[in-house]
Amino acid sequence: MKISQLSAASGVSQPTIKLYLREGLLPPGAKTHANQATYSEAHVRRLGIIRTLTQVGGLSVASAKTVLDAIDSDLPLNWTFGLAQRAASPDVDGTDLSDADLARADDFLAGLTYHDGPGRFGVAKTLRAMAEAGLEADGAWRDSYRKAAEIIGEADIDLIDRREGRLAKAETVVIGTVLGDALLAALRRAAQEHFSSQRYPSRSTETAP
Amino acid sequence: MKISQLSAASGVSQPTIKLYLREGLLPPGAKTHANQATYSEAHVRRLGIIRTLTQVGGLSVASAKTVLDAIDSDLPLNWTFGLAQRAASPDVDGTDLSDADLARADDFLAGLTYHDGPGRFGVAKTLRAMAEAGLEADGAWRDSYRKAAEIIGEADIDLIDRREGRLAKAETVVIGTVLGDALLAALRRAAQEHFSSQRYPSRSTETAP
DNA sequence: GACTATAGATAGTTACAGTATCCGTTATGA
DNA sequence: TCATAACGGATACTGTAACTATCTATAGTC
Repeated sequence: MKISQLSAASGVSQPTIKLYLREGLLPPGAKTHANQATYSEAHVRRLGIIRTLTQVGGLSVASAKTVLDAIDSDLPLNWTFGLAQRAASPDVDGTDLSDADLARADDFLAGLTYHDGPGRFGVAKTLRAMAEAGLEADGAWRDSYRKAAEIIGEADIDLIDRREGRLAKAETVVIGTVLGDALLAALRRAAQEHFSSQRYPSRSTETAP
Repeated sequence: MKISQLSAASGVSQPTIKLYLREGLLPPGAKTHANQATYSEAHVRRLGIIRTLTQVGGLSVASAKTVLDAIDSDLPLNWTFGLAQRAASPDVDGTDLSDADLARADDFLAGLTYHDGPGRFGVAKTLRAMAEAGLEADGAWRDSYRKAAEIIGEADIDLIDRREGRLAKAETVVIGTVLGDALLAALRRAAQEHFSSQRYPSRSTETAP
């Protein structure tokens, strides 16, 4: 398969494929000559994953590369998990978080063991932003969110457990981490519509432009 | 309050404040002369919301303006909801979705009434991406996600119900829609860490760089 | 043997968010 | 009062990220 066919098969333009080759997201094709190479079905599949991560998951090309490298490597699964989480949650580090911010997060996370990482820091950062924006979340709302997160987190780990082999697990970790966020956000919108239209029946016909 | 004080009080640089004034995200100050104006505490608060939407919520300046306009307007709350959902979920429309894509989404959403909108379309788009990426989600995982989404969606609507007055409701809708996604993603990471470390105790010490 | 396609390099484009500079005017304080 | 600083507003610039276009020499094809 030549680059033109790879482009046609994947729906990605030739210059963009060359970009991904340059950046190392896509492995080079098998060289037949100094300036000729052939590509395989694996390249088509890889391009699909790249587009998924960047278009649906919103990852930058650089983040996508980090995550793809983690799939290919033989790092322990834990690391892959951490890398995927980090790639999918940009600029979440502990700096600029006060003790009070972290205490608020730890309070919210009651019942969950936590570690320094995107989870704890992200919760702290978001709760602080909510407080600053004047949205105080009451106990019932918080309990619902924590309960929902527990259900999801366990389901995610179960799903990975059910996979056979390191590669399958790693791919599930990466795709699941990135697309799970998108799916959850979309499901949340659907659920909001559902309960909103139950209580305010006009919503089903009145829709924003 | 002059622009320098507004800048100091909000932590936003003067040129950026001028940018938001130009783009209409921030209402102009009260003119005292042809080239003098004073700003109020409301401007500080407004700047906080703008930064929250753009920095934490990841909204573009243009999307943030749409959403802020919805808060200020006297549109029905339903519309504000739809606008906020749309702003927080970029390029989610029904085009390029096949009947099969929608059927898969509707199957997933079983039990929830759904309408055309970011929820249904986003679910369809994400599930298609998962299928293309070779991540088939089994029934247990799907049930968990739907259950979690129901809990969250209902909690969101309850929270809005408890607010008094249109403005408070509208602000809750907007902030909640945008920051709720971020909070949920962070909680999900924390929960994943929790269950992951329960099953693979090494995770607590082995962390990706 | 004319013509297209190729790999690889280099340069250009677009979109966006933020920054810097300039202008004439207004405020301030020694 | 008058020099200096700050102002509002307009314009232009910077940086970044993701593509996209063009070029060159070579290889495959009809």
